[in-house]
Amino acid sequence: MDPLLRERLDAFIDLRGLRRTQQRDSIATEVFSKDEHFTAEELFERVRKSTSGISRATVYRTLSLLVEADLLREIDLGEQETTYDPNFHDKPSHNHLVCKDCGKVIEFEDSGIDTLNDCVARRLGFRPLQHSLKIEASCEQLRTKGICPNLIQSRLSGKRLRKRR
Amino acid sequence: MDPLLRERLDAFIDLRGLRRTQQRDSIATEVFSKDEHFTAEELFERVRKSTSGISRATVYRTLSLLVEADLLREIDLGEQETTYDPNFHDKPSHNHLVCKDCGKVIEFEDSGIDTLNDCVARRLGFRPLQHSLKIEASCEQLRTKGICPNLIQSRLSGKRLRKRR
DNA sequence: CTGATTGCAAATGCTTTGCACGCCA
DNA sequence: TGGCGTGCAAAGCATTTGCAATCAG
Repeated sequence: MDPLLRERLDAFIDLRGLRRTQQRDSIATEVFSKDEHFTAEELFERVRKSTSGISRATVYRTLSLLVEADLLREIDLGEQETTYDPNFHDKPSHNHLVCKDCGKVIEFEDSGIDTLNDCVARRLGFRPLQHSLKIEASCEQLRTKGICPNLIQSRLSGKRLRKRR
Repeated sequence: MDPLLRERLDAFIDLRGLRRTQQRDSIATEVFSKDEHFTAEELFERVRKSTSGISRATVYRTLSLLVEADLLREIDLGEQETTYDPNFHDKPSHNHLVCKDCGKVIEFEDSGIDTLNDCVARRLGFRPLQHSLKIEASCEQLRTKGICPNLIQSRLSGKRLRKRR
């Protein structure tokens, strides 16, 4: 876990008069061990493998904690389960593009978007704090060549495609 | 209900071989009778007042139908209940700004944002289909003058503020 | 010590579903 | 008439919570 993240977490814990526990430590470590998005249940499975005896409830409670500390962010990918994104520390204002062909999620940063959001918000009389932008798109290669590299990739990696409501 | 909307709904019903029922009619009429966002439960209450004997299940089923027909859109305002936005027919690519001081939601359109999203998506090798942008912000007037016109307005109208997770 | 934290299981709350009846086409 | 649509209540599911035991500071 990035020392800067650890520091921020420690600061938050001190600020709120909370306590450092083995469970919180294991969970936080697992959360930031990959840059992949995950659900509470997925994280619970990961945590359970590395450390035994951590309950689902504690995973949920710790996730809320990390979100409140602004170290972790809930994002909306259109699923019913809440999805968490651990990459906002590295890329504080990144956006998401979701391919509707394969469900693949691509993160990207764009200073133009940041600037525009800032302007729009101010014009409306507000001070922007943060934004979330999701672009849904179809794969251009799949459309023109009939081949979607992401589709193949997602099949190979066995990822589930997005659920429909 | 806007005749254009009615037409689109009828077309969808025909296309899918569905049936026109009194319940679907009442619910669709209620959905598009205001431009306000709403939850399934809120709509159920509204429908129940205008027409008797419509069940919650039918409200849920009809909402899914309208979403599939792309006449209605689910939006993420950070609540746990799904929020529906009936205004995408009039403003196909509008965005949302949410004031964290009063919870007020402002809809706005911006062609600059549309263009930028389009460019970004194409640069990444995709064909953009739709986007959702939410800007969270604080009220500039509240910050500088200590008065938030929206806050007062929302108090007067008795609107509930946003729930915290 | 003392209050924060945890695990467990029960409870919650939104949404979906199975089934029998009713109604559109 | 043939199914699609509906109402009702039960079920599903993700998430939260009450409580007693445990642990950090």
